[in-house]
Amino acid sequence: MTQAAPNLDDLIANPDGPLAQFLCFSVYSTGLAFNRLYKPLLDRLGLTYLQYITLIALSRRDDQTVKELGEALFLESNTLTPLLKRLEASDLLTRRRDTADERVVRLALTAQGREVLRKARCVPEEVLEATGMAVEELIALNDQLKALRGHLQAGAR
Amino acid sequence: MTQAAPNLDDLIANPDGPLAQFLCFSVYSTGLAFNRLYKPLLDRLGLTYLQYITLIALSRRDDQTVKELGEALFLESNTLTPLLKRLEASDLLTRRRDTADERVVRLALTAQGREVLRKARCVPEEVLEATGMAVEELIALNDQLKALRGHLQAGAR
DNA sequence: CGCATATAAATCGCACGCGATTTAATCGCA
DNA sequence: TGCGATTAAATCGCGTGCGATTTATATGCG
Repeated sequence: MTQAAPNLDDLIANPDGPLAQFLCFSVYSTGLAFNRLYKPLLDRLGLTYLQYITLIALSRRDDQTVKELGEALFLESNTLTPLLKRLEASDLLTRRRDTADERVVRLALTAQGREVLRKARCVPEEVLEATGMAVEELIALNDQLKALRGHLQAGAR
Repeated sequence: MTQAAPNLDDLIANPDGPLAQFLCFSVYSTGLAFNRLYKPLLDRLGLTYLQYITLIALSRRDDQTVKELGEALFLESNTLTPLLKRLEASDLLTRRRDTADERVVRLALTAQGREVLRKARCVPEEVLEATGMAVEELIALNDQLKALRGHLQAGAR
């Protein structure tokens, strides 16, 4: 640890300071690192990370709408529609117009979609090991990030 | 807080549990939230978030190579080359082959690049406010994320 | 009913990220 | 010196993310 600890000056008064002191960059680059860790694990199943979390989200409840899925994933139809079409083409889910409201598309996992998720059951444990951190620490980190995300969403409005 | 606190079972034995309990997802979605917060601030300068952190990284030292920049940003030439060409086309930086080693491309901000960064000086403070968290908390979170990123990189190898 | 408004999803264009490969230049070692 | 191995950057294809717009349907209010 030759690097000085970040302080208020680094974060506020010194915007051109080391990149490492930008929280946004730590979030960004940790996201890249997670993606790189997941990639080989999910390649075995033919899934991307987004496809993986989409299947998990759908496994929690049948007949979710695109809008509901988007609220769970923090994404909108411009991202989800192409993704869902690819997953439908792979026979992992079905997309059906709601008969009561033809604007709505309802999503459901296929048997094959559930089968892929079953094969993916070992993934979280493998990822957990790779974090190399204590579970309590991960839980605390998770909670802090959720709080931060909430603030950022409020601030972006 | 109606939601039960996540525990070890949720994280390990219950991989199909609520998305919110996946740390990777919190990192992912917080990254999306940061991007959405930055977008209107950086649109004023005609920059994307990646372009913004690239200029900051280059402002720290002149004549960095693409490889060195990649190590700072955790990215490789397949991502950086098109990005750098766009920034060069916007006259924000220059790309020159190293005369001593023609394989290497050296990068330097132009006067206009430094000018854009100068205009961006207020951005970190605006973002900091939007986080709605105490500076000490942000620093702790930053440190934890950097540690996590380090573990993930080691685990992905 | 009739028509403006609102809503859900889809479409389009562009900028990332990245695996895989290619091109060009340098290195290493007999 | 020569030549295979290594390295730096570029290229290519594909899957996200997202702002902006479009299409189709439903709602609300006179």
